[in-house]
Formats: sequence, C-alpha cells, structure tokens
Amino acid sequence: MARQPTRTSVSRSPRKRKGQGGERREEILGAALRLIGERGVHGVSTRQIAEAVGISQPSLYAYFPSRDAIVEELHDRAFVLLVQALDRFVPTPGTPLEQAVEYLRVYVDFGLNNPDAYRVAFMIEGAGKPKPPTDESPPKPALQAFNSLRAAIWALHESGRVRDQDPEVISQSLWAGVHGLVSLLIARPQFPWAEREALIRTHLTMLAHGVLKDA
Amino acid sequence: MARQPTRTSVSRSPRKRKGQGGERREEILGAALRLIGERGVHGVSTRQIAEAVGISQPSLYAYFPSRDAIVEELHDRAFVLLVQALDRFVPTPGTPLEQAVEYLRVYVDFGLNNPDAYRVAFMIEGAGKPKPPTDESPPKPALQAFNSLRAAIWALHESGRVRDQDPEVISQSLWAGVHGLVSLLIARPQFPWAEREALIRTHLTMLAHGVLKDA
DNA sequence: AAAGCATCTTGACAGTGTTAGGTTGGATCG
DNA sequence: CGATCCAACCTAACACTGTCAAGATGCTTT
Repeated sequence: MARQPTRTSVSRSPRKRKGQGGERREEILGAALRLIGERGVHGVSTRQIAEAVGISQPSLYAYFPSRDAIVEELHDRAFVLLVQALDRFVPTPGTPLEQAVEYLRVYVDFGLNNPDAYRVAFMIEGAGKPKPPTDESPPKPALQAFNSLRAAIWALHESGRVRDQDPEVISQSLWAGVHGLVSLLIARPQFPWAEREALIRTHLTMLAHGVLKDA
Repeated sequence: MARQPTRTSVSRSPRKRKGQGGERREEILGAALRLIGERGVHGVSTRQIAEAVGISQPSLYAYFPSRDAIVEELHDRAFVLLVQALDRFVPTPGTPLEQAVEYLRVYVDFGLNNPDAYRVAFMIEGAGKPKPPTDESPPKPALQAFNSLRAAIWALHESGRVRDQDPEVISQSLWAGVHGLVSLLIARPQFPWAEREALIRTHLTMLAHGVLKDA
C-alpha cells in the first residue's frame, strides 16, 4: 500500500563516490558562506544549508560535529585569506607614511571585498571565548593574522620613524583603527557615510599620521 | 479529582495591579539586558527572560511584539545613555589635543563600563537594516549619538586646529577609530592585549594627533 | 559473488519564537 | 454593596531549530 512517495521538491545531489567525501565538505562550506553572506550568520539554518547542497540535513553531521563547527571553519579560513593578503603586500617606493597607508589599505580592502569572510572572522560575538584548554599547540589563524600586522609595524618601528611608543601597543592600536572602519562600513551600510574613498583615505592617513614622527 | 497542581519550580511574580503594566515592561528589559550581558544576545531565549521575570513566556508578547523588539528597545536605550554621557562632557583647561583625547575617552569609557549596552548598540549584526520605509520622522537615537560626536568635532574644527579635511569625514573617521578599540576590547577579552590603560591612551593620542594640525 | 564501509537517509527529540484563546482578579461604576 | 470591565496573565499548540540514533544504499576491494 505504501504509495509511491511524491518526492519532487528537494532535488538531491548524487551520492559522492567512495573517497570523495571531502568534496561534500567543501560544498557545504561554500553553500554556508554564500548563505551567511546573504542572510547573516544567524539567519541561516542547517536545513537551508543542506538543501542548498542537495543532501539531507543530518548528513551535515557526518562532516561537522555541530553547526558552530561549520561557522568556525569558515572563521579560520577567513583568517588565512587575510594573512595571505597581508603577507602578499610589497611596498611601492614612497615615504614611510605612504607605505604605511598602503599597507593598512590592504587590510581595509580585504575586509570590504570579502565582507562575508570578515564578518565571520571578526564580527561574530564570542567567537574567541570557549577554548581555554586546547590552546598553545596550534597557532590559531586569528593570532597569526595579527602577527603579520605586528611584524610590519615592527619593521616600520625599526626604521626609526615611529613615535616613541611600545610597538606592541601601536600594533594593537592600528589594528583597532582599521578594524573600526571596516566593521562599521560592513555592519551599517545604511548609515549616511561620506564618500567611501575619501573616508578610507582620510582614516588611513589619520592613523599613519598619528603613529609616525614626521607629521 | 483534579489534583492540586504540584506547582513548585517556576516561582511566579505576583500579578501587577491594574495600571502597573509598565513596571513589568521595565522588569523584562532589565532581565533581558542582564541575561544578554551574561550569555550574549543569541544565548538568551524568551523563556529564560520570562522565567527570570517570573511570568509565563507568552506574556512577553503583551509588552513586546517580538523578541527582536526587546533587543531593539535595549539598543535604542543604550544609544540614549551614550548620548547623555557624551553631552555631559565639559572640557577641562588644556591643549586642543588634550581636550580631544578627553572627549574621545568619554566614548571609550562608556563602552567599557557598559559593555552590555555597547554590545547591544553597536555590535549586533544587521541591527540597522530592515527599516527603509519608516525613516525620517523620529531622530533615531543611533544617529543622534553620532550627531553629538559630530558637533564636538565641528567645534574643534572651527577653532582652526584641525587638518584641512571635511569635518564630516573626520567625524566618521574618529568614530570608527574609537569604535574599533572598544568593540575589540569587548569582543575579544582573550586576546593578549597590552596593558589596557596604556593601550587606550596611545590609541586616543594617535587619533588626536592624526586629526590635529600641531602634531 | 561477497564483504566492508563511506555515504546518506528517515525518524525522533528537546528547545526555539510566535499565535490563539481562555482565565483571573483588581478597579470602576451603578 | 454587587455587577461589570478589561488589563494582566495563563495554557495549549504551531512550525521551526540543532542534534542524535539507527538503518539503508551502493561503490570498492577482495
């Protein structure tokens, strides 16, 4: 009697072959990042992700232990992308101020060009909290990203152009400075912002002026 | 037959008298703010709020149309508090740089002393999105807060001490500068921050140096 | 052809925000 | 005083969420 199930609707993706489970994993991460970019981190459910991929929703748990684990993986990957972008930077000839602005600009552009990644990386509440036990061993991508920035500041500092302040403090301060602009531009698109290019340039110039000696 | 209900557990708060529904409203907001401060915006359910207040959970909907409305009310109130703090500022005698640092310090201190409020006000994803129709009429507390800051910058600007830049751009840039520090300090308490006082002072001095002429 | 196991499924659970409808009891009025 | 009214509040139920348990499927290797 069991009537033929009407099926339809949820077009399933064909089952992956034996070794290719990793492909599914990537598909899941891709769909999750896209949906999160559209609807926000908390506006996406596991069922929506699963449907976008074309699998049943509990199948996600074959690849990730929890929903949060998906977000966390995106989080880490976003940091890796940021580090790559920062480390790719090579200064063009110019004054230290111009070079500093250029470098900070890489950070800003990364954030604005990858708002989904930046959101996931920096703008998720309590994303860095619940892990006091498993520290130390792996250099978390988050810290690694800051290390890139810090290294650049130290280099600048050793050129003697920086105001006499602890370089560590200056690094953190500059980070806060660029993060503030990026996060606000991303999070508050409705705010009556000034012309974006002028705002960015002014902001970075201000930060650089604040740090460098020859103002 | 109907056995005495075992009751227990959820100690209910006594019913409010006829006109005192507003009290309940305040109790709900207070409990919500406290719980959100402890567990984060998304870590608190309406049932938890209701239990903390001592009423049934659907009763919340007699006072607020939705869960988001509770958060939004807290959001607006946080802005009002911030505006009050900013407007209370009266500069002590000193150089323009010292005064600028002092003023920005009010913003930073407000954020760090009221992290719950600041979180709710500035660090909630998409809190300023879904309202293109009902604009214009009421001066939203959010914009009002920025107006306070802008007014202060304009005053500074007219004293002739500011680098030749559009004051509007400078206001937004300074806002981004302080917001970056406050939001990171609040959101990432685990990060190996430098000594907080030194960090704040350096950051604000940097921002002020970046904006003022006599560096 | 058989075995093994990665892949994926259905079914169920407690928890969530929200709505519908009914009860209670203090304030008000005749 | 007693009747009425309605603000304040409740229970029951809905569709949705993340997660777990248990089993089916079918490619790959022996």
